[in-house]
Amino acid sequence: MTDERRGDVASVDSVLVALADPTRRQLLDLLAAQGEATATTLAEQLPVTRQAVVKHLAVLDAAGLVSGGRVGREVRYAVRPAALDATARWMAGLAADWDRRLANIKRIAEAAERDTP
Amino acid sequence: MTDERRGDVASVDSVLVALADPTRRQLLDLLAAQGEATATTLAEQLPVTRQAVVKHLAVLDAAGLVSGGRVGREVRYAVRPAALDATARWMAGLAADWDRRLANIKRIAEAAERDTP
DNA sequence: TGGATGTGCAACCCCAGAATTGCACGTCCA
DNA sequence: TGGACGTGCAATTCTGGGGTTGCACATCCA
Repeated sequence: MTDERRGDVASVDSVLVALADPTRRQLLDLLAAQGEATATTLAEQLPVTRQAVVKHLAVLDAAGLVSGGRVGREVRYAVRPAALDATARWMAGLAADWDRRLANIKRIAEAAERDTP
Repeated sequence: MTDERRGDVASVDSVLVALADPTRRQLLDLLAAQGEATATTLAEQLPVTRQAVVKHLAVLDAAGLVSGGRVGREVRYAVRPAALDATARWMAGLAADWDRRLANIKRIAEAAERDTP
């Protein structure tokens, strides 16, 4: 986690970087399927060490994609949809913007073609 | 480009990896703003070499985010919204799925609490 | 034709980050 | 209380990818 308050929607950048790694996406899948899980439990279901899982969870936490809470001697993590949803909206908006621009350029090109046939 | 046909929507993985790099996102912004551009032109607007831009464009092309066409001695690239849009939908679906699961888990937890008050 | 301009290819450097190992510290419970 | 279990921290290794340089090849145009 960075210095931002817990619960804030992290930047799009950190979410994209977090999602770019296949092991982290697998972790998210496992967490989504099980609701809650510890780093030790998750490591047993993956071909990596617990320490690797811990580091990945830290990245996911910094991106706001998961959050962990201590229960006794163990730390249970769960998935947080908000950051993912925000990034999805960002991407959809970007795609729409590209579409707009492309349509505009096409329109201008056709107008120019009419002027010089 | 890989061996997939031009125009195919590449896998979500390649799109996420492509978008994870800030320089590549900048390239996409420039391309979207200018409609069409060559690697040489783009390199002049960024603090990196043309070769670096070429490699980034190759990654973006493999992800289906841009496409390049030869015009005389130059290669002009343009943005392709389809892959981005598809990935946005994938993310939105995933976020919805997480929401569903979390709601379900909460429901079960409350039911269990009612049984043992 | 020859120079200017734009691409393509190959070798190389460098470092962030993915992963491991080893050990110390806190927590539960028989 | 002591052992088992879970976590935290630090040092280390090593590969992939971002970036560069240098040169060869293709294309335009005066």
